Amino acid sequence: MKSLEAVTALAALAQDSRLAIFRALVQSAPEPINPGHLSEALDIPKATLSFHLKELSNAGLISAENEGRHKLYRARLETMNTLIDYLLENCCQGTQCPQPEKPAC
Amino acid sequence: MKSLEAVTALAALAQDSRLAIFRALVQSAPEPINPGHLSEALDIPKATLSFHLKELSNAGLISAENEGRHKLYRARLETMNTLIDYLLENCCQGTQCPQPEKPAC
DNA sequence: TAAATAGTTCTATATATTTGGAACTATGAA
DNA sequence: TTCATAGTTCCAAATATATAGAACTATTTA
Repeated sequence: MKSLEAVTALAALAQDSRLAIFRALVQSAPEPINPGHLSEALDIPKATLSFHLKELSNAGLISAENEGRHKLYRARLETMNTLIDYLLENCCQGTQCPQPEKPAC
Repeated sequence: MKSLEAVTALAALAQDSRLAIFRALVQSAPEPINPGHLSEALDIPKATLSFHLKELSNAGLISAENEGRHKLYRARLETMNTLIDYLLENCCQGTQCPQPEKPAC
């Protein structure tokens, strides 16, 4: 992963509505959620939601699939795991970390 | 962890210089690095660096200690681990994830 | 076909962030 | 003391981001 990709992903997550959207998709994974449901559940106007979904898609954190007039959004957990690896790359000079190992997803 | 804390931490990391600073501190952990070294190594003017270090400190991602006229900065890995837990909380409805488990730090 | 529904794009406004020179503070060295 | 060094704070300009109404596109239902 390159720095620009990581910054893009982190910036996508660094906003209240988008963080809520992403976490909702993580929790429902691998089941998708459509914009209508997210708009209602999170109380975000649809134009605003659409903007945020695009940001998350651009960052590779979610994917979209068309199903008739609905759209299905899913969390892309691989990207999240790649990001975490990048953030903690070669942590503690490669020696034993002072933190207990934690499972990601 | 609350949404606001997570957004603050993510926003702190969502910037090129700050991401580089944080990763350098993660890699040197638990050894600290001082601003002078970071300024030179990453080629960031000291006023700009100071601004970024403050953002990372505010977010709880790094800590500072005074040593004479130097300052010692360290990564706070606990915060990073808490953030990761928050992002992936209750992933996949608590069932087996499709991703292999990855160690955080 | 016409009407309803789901989502996206367009747009202008409002808000927040990044930048780095210059001035400032505090410590250590001569 | 006086000078040098390490860092921080102040500031104003440049840049980027978030917001949501209205208009648009595409699909389903009547």
